[in-house]
Amino acid sequence: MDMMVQQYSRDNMADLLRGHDINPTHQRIEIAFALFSRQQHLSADQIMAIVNDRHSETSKATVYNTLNLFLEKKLIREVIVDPNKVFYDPNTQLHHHFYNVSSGELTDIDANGVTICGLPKLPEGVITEGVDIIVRIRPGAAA
Amino acid sequence: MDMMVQQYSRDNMADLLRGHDINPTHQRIEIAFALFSRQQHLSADQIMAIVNDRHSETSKATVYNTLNLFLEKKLIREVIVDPNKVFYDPNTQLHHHFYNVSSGELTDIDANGVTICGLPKLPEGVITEGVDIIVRIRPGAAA
DNA sequence: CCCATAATTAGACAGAGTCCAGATTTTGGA
DNA sequence: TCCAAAATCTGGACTCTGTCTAATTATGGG
Repeated sequence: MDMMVQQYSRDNMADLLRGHDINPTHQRIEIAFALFSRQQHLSADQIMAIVNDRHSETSKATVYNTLNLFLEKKLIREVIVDPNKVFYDPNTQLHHHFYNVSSGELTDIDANGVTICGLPKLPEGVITEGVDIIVRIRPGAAA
Repeated sequence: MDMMVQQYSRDNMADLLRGHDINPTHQRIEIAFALFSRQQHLSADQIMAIVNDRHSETSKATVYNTLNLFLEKKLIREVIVDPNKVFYDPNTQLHHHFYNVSSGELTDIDANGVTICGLPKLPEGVITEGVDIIVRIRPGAAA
């Protein structure tokens, strides 16, 4: 499990990828490392900038392909709060988000201790894929 | 208040708009009518298709300008769940959503009776703009 | 009726993300 | 080791959503 990983390095990225049935290639390791070593919510273009800052070049197509592969294999999660771009989140534990609408900043809310009461029954023939709470915040007078 | 409106017609759209400090023009009335008469979640391109289906032509720029104006004046609300497009929601009452990730269908969840417990305190210097719950669902074996 | 202002328009533009066909790398036999 | 097949990566064209701009067209008060 992810919890066993003390410190994220390029070395244990390969194992992490293999553990999710993903063939660890150079580019995939770099992209995974960008996300996991920072533990931040990053957009595709931020990831591309990080990965291409150092030596190896990674194309836009590969960045998107890789992120979609990671999503499919449930290695990461996407957060949809900004109409302009998707954020990718290395934290797949159940959690929610504060979203600062004026700065665009995303902050995790641990789901431990958060409960939702009174949700209606699901429509027929569907199952829940996930429940997201997004608390939209903006700078303002503190009480 | 909106509750007074028994049936949405182009006629009462003008009053609705004026009530929100919006000058009622032809295009604005058509766009408001498209949303309110259907009480559905529509994307900008769906709205443009509806409005241009009948006689009058409305440009893309006007559709977007108008929707953004409606948002600003709090006549409608935006729902961000699909990475590709924003949905506009004529229901500004507090409510949440089911989002069918395979069909893209959005369904309202009345916020009455729904409570969230255990959310952490807000960070310093910010205020809440809104709290959204999105229940992502997809077709699947019913229990 | 006239004019200032508000609103609308077409089309160019920008940015996110996808697609494709060719090049490159990796892999596993023999 | 060598080779062919499979997997991966790439640039660039493309689509789509949404914005911008400069010019045109309503609109309403005097």
